[in-house]
Amino acid sequence: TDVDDKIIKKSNETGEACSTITEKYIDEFHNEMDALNVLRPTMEPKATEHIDHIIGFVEKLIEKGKAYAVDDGNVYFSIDAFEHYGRLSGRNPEDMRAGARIAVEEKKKNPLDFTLWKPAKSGEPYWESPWGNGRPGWHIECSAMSHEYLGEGFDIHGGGKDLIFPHHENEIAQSEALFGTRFVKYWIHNGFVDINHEKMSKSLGNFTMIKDVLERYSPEVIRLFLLSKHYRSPIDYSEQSMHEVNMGLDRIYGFLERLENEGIQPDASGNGPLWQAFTDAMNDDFNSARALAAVFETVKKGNKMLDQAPEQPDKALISELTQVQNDMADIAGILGIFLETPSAWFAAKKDKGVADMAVDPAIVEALIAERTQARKDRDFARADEIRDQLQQMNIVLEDGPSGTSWRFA
RNA sequence: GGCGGCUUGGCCAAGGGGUAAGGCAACGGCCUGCAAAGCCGAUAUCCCCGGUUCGAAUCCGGGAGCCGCCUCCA
Repeated sequence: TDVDDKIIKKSNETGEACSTITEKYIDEFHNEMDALNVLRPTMEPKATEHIDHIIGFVEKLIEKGKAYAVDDGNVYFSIDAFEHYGRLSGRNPEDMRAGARIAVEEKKKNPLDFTLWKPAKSGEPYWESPWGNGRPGWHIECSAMSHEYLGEGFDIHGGGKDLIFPHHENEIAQSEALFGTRFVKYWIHNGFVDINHEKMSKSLGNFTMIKDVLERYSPEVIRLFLLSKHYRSPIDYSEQSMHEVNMGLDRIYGFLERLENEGIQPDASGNGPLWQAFTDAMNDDFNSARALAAVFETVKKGNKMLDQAPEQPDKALISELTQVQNDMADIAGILGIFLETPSAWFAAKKDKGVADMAVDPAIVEALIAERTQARKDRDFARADEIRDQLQQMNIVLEDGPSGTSWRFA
């Protein structure tokens, strides 16, 4: 929706048009989703561009006796006219009426009836309608727009857990009351991101914005963090979790780097057992945590194979590892993690470390060269001294067959 | 008060009747001049009580703790 009380309030305060305000936030949203590597939706309909369809929807509900207009310009949905009301959220309208904490609005037939169209107060934007100047209620926007683009029913509807009641319940009521067919086959309700075991909220002042997290961690780390727990469960954001996930991703990239160094590249030879395990997990209600476990198991197994591989790996080993590469590449494309080349990944990390720690790479390289010479001369005291010195700069050395590389811890 | 969910090793987290995946951290070992990386190894009876069952973390009942939704708005 791009018209609601908060937007209107802000518009009245700042003098900016509602559309100016919503465009600003829509842009911000797009920027952050793009940064997180979230694909853009095919359609992103706005409520204000579908008012005619919404009005038509409401008119038809009234015709069918599922809704009623009140003389003050309000139109309400009559929940008593929809027998399945409460099915999704497991609520019983009778109980809710009994437990209602609010003063009953006597214009409603049932206190749980909700607004389809509301009259405009002075200073509010409005559209003309058969019930006077006003604007749509929130729930009807979704029923009307989904109908326009997806038809009378569709397969999957997503949303946060908090929207189950009343929003999704109301969408079902509106659409099924009008069309008499099943509205949605599968509901995908995601849990929230908590922060340090508390709900993020303005009153607690514990908001963390995506853009701030992006300054500290790669988008892939954020994605891996979100995938590490089942989507339905709440997930707790903390520095420690992010750090752990970050380390785990390095482990994956480290393995991919080893494969690359062995000249193992993805090809057209098809998928292996990892792919099977991955798809099994994902097909089980998007069990991303289990899918990732399969990835890590393969990393461990692959590392072992590489450890034990002879100088000249045989064809069978190469073919097995190539299959792993194929699986990893396909999984990367689906999860949106380890999409970069390992060298680019580690180079970016190094750049960030250089910037954060204000380190001069030339000095590091010079020290490493000196250490290499010292090691050749078997002057291990000097070599270790240099390594300790670099460690002070948060730099870790790795001596490999092809020389010494460095990274930030 | 109503409805729903959660409680698994130091931390994070799968599993959901047949004897506990995975990640991070720590520890021991291999490798290494020593390290790092990698590998190997050991580490949990699943909040408590009771029940069903040949068998329960998984089912049922009770209890404790935590979380979300339940006016308007979205």
